[in-house]
Amino acid sequence: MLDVKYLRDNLEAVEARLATRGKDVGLSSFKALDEKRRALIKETESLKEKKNKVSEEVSCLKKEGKDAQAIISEMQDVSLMIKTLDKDVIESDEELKKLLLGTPNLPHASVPIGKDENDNIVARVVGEKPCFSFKPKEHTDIGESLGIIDFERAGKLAGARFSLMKGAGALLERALINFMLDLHTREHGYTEVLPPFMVKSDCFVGTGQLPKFEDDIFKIEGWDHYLIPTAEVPVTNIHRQEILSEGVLPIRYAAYTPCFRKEAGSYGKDVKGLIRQHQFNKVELVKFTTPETSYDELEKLTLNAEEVLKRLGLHYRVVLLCTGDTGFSSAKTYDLEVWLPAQDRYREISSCSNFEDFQARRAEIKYKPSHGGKSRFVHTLNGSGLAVGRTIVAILENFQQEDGSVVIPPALRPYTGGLEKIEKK
RNA sequence: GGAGAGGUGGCCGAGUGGUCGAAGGCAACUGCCUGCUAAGCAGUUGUAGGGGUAACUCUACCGAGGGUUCGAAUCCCUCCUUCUCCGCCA
Repeated sequence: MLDVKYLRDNLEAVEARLATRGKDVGLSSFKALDEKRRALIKETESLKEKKNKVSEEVSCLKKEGKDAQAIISEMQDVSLMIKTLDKDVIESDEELKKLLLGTPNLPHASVPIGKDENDNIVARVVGEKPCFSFKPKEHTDIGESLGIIDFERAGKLAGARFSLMKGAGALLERALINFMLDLHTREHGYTEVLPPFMVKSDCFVGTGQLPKFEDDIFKIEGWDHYLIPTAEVPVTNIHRQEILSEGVLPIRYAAYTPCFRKEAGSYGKDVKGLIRQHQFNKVELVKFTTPETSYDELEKLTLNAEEVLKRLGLHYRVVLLCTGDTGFSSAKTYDLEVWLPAQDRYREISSCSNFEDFQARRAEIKYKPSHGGKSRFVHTLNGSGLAVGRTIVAILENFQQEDGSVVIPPALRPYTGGLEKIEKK
């Protein structure tokens, strides 16, 4: 959510900057709404002032044993007026809030202007594409022929866009989760958290999935809960409506969770395989920082996520998203894209963003500066470190052998009980 | 799921309809005093939103949301949450 005062003072500049996201931001009604709201507040508050003063008078009169009936009946009318005006204030408050909650974040000055993913900028390329003496197979073929992924039975259980991992496949998934968590907690200074996988709607408003993107997430019938589409939601909201002391910042959390997404509107896209699922595992990194340090922390967070790919020996590139491709809540986003030889292309495997105070304002997360002064909103950041299912895709495709087996990256072997290779039985 | 007891400012804790934004204590800060890592005295110390160049001023907030009333931290209703006991389970 953007700051109302800032918006009031810089409306044109904000509209121009948001326009670079390529969608109509619809702030045209802001000025009138804001003015209406303030006028209503002024009106009710002066009536309330009167009410308070007269109530005191009543109290005095009664103490003196005098009759107060005349002003009491006058106040009955005033109270009624206040009641109706209060409703108007609440209504215009809500209208304004609705507008603000539906307005995306301002892209940071360093974000390139562009329309879609074609305008993104490759920040760096790490490693090299592997060479194959044979035609590399897709992960679906590899997984099925090794008997470690069963899409057919997954379909029987849950339908399309679900998977059933078996044997070494399930082991690989578990090994990756543990490997990633250990790396981030032991070497990168993150604290592991294991949050609820379904949380209340307030949390989703806090991080920006609601009210605008309700169609993308699963609601629990009869409850106020939704299944989390990413650990970002519960983990960022850990400190919702809190005032932290500056000394505890930056806070770094790493969380493994499954993620649940409807993937509405992606019919026909990535229908096969592990790339796009209704349920997938992810290790997420979340940070709370001061405004002054958040962009340094974004660079570090991105490097922390990259380290997973480096240790696994996977070739990837880092892409700075342009204004048109940057997510609703984010001010700046780097995507990590891993190389998939069978698809002959790079695929997103992590997305690392700085939300500045956009989420903090929605979720009311503040900190008290060490050297005194008013409390300020923290900056929140997060990034996948990494999406586990897509990491399996990358491992299967990049480390497949001509005989159909797949070599497990050495960094992962402590987590697979020493298993070095997945072979057909 | 059943029964009961609570939720007040940074913390402890008073307050059952009328100067209560809230006694008292603790903690913190400021000044004075004091020759010694202390004590004493005085003062300050919440958040949000209006109005004003500003000093300042107004409004709201005692778990959340409604209601009663001229007036509510105080009365009524709903919900959330914490604790204790019982039941049930992993």
